[in-house]
Amino acid sequence: MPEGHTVHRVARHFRDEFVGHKVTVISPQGRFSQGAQTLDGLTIVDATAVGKQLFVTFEHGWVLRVHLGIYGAWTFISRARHHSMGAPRASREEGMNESEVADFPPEPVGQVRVRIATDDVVADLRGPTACEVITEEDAQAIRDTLGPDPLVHSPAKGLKRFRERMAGTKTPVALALMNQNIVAGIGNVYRAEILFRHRLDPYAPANSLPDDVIDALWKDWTKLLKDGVKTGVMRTRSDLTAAQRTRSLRNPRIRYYVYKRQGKACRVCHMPVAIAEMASRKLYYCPHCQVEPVGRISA
DNA sequence: TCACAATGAACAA
DNA sequence: TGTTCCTTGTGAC
Repeated sequence: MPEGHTVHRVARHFRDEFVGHKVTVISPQGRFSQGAQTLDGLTIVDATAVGKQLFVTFEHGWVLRVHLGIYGAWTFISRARHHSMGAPRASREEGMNESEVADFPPEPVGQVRVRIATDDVVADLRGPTACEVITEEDAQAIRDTLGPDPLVHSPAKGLKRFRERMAGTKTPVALALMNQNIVAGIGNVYRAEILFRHRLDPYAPANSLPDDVIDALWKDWTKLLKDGVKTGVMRTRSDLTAAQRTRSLRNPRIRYYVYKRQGKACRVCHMPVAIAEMASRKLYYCPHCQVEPVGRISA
């Protein structure tokens, strides 16, 4: 699933391959037929990401807003390449052989909500939580509501907004980091990993964190996001050698401190990593490294 | 074959 | 807090 880094990569891909091109837009699945009709034949003028939201701007002021949710994914197919961005689609990413790519454009496979195509490239969208045509004004309203994104807002402005919104809630920091209106782009993986990197108790109220911790969180998220956009991979460990770090691009097993590592030895203290349910999402953390020595009274 | 998980969020109550 | 939606791959039978 697609956390913020993925959506920024998708936006960049749209800028590289689609901006300035007149495109055909169809909905093979049929669930976006009306929107497709509105956009079909128009030229794409821009594509940007804010957090997990993708905004593809067409001429005449129409904006295609896409949110991948948990399952959504874009598949890009050109005459030369084929790759996916979004929820894991392992077998697909490796799939295509030359003869299939040579057959261009290919028949849509599965539930393709929308296909956007130039003469050379096809973008297929499957399983999004949101896919709608809105006006530029609507898009701006959404951007204003969202928390700061380090790749959209300046460091000063982003941090200011992050500070304000964290100070405004006593919700557990683990929930606050997932709240897209407090900070945009962090999902369940980055959330768990960032909390560990700062040895923070997931249950600590957001507004109880000292200023220097808030600042460090923002700086760290900025750094992690940039690396994620560059590599396409959520690499969150700072205790690896350069060689291991490179290996972690391909090997998810060594990629994280705590995410999906419940019961395994903490990379730092070797005590078992814990898992908990928070707002019906899984929360991974190390009780020994992250929770106050006195311990938290579990509900 | 089938239940279920998965990097998410809107909505009702 | 609980329910619902979206899609696909996996792993248990």
